Amino acid sequence: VPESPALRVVAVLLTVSGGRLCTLLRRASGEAWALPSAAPAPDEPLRRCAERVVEEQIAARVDWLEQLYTFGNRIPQDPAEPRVIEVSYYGLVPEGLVDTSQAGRGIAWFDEAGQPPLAGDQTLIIRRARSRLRGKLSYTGVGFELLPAEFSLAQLHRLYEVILGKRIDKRNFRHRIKLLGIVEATGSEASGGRGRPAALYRFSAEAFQSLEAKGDVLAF
Amino acid sequence: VPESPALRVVAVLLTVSGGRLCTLLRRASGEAWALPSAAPAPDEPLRRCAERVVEEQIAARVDWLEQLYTFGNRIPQDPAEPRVIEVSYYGLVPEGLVDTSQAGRGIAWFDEAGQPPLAGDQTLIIRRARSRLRGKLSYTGVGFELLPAEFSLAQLHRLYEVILGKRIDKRNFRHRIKLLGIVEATGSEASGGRGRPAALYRFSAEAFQSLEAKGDVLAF
DNA sequence: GCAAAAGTGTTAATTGTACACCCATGT
DNA sequence: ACATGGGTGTACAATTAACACTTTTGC
Repeated sequence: VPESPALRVVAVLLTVSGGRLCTLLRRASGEAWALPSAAPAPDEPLRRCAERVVEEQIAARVDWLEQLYTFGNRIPQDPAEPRVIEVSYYGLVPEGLVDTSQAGRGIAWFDEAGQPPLAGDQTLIIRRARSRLRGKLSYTGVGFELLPAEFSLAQLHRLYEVILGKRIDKRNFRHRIKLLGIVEATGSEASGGRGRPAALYRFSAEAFQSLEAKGDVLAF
Repeated sequence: VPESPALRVVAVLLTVSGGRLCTLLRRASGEAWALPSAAPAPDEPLRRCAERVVEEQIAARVDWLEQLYTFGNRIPQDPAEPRVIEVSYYGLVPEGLVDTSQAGRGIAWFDEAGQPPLAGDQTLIIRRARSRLRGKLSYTGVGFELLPAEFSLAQLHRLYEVILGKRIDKRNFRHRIKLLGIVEATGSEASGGRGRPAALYRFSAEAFQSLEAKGDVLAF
């Protein structure tokens, strides 16, 4: 009788940092990097397990987490080993919200180019997460999950350019966002930067919802 | 030590029949209806298992099958029973390609209203499959998977109306389809119907691909 | 000849796209 | 005063949306 397959819940955390879309990896055994993951407890819903992986292994909370895909194609060479089914979730994190600096934490952000070699399906999982985010960016409000609660329109603009990988005209972008009415000015301004201080906005989930109902969309 | 969870691969087959989007169910134990499903063999990729479910339990082949979602939230009341993780796939079938008529086959199509009560997450799985299809219809060529190799533009038109659940202007629809150039006339005509016979077309996958690359889309 | 379904163009409204300069701050 | 990044409007092109009648067949 074959053993039943081992189940793993894998978390792909994404952020935009330094103008690049990055993935969070964790130092696993020895030298190797890996996506954070865990086996769910027998009575633990998959999604809650994904949240737990993020809390325990990254010491962060994500506001947004969604199931990505289930991978189960890798059959182990050694037939004694049970096959691993990986249920993946992807989460979005504003830049700087995960503390990677502390020595010994063993976690770090990697952009696509700088990514170390990963075992099994993990490179595939990351590729799929990035492509899903790209897809969702234009017809949902996910982009805002990658920003802090208050942000400037310039930040939002850069975010869209980075994820979609193309230039978007600044004026058209701002017109669209304002026309849709999905952000509201907070009244405060960013301080400290080099140039003119930016007005800060917050995302209006209610306004976004009513747009979704109408089928309006922020395609660029 | 808790038992590891049981894995099931579940298939949601969809078709458009009689102006409604329908799901294929199978008579399971006794009176109850259920989605076709099976446990994957230890060395069997999940997708292949889904194909096997369709072949063995429905005696059909589907040209199009895609992973839908993995459900694992239902914790059994009896803690001795292992939890079931359901990896679902959804497939599209042209009307009439599955033979449900033979006595004793125990399979039948159900539209959303006529659906019998189903155990566990199955109603949820079906809802998700329908909504995914709706979402994909506008930016991919999946709609054509629900039609036979040769079809009329009127059939295609009705298909879009049924799945999206709204009227689409006939002339605008036909203009768009012809403008995009994703169908080519076969030269033959439908026979037998009541009114004027319809010209038949086939889907041009090549033309569709080149549109996808440009980001053009058949949104209605 | 009539019912039933297929087929066909034009116009107005909306939406998307291209484009260049001034403004407020830190150094 | 200059370098840096933030902020603003308009005109043209492209796309979408609204709209009614003719054609071909089976009965």
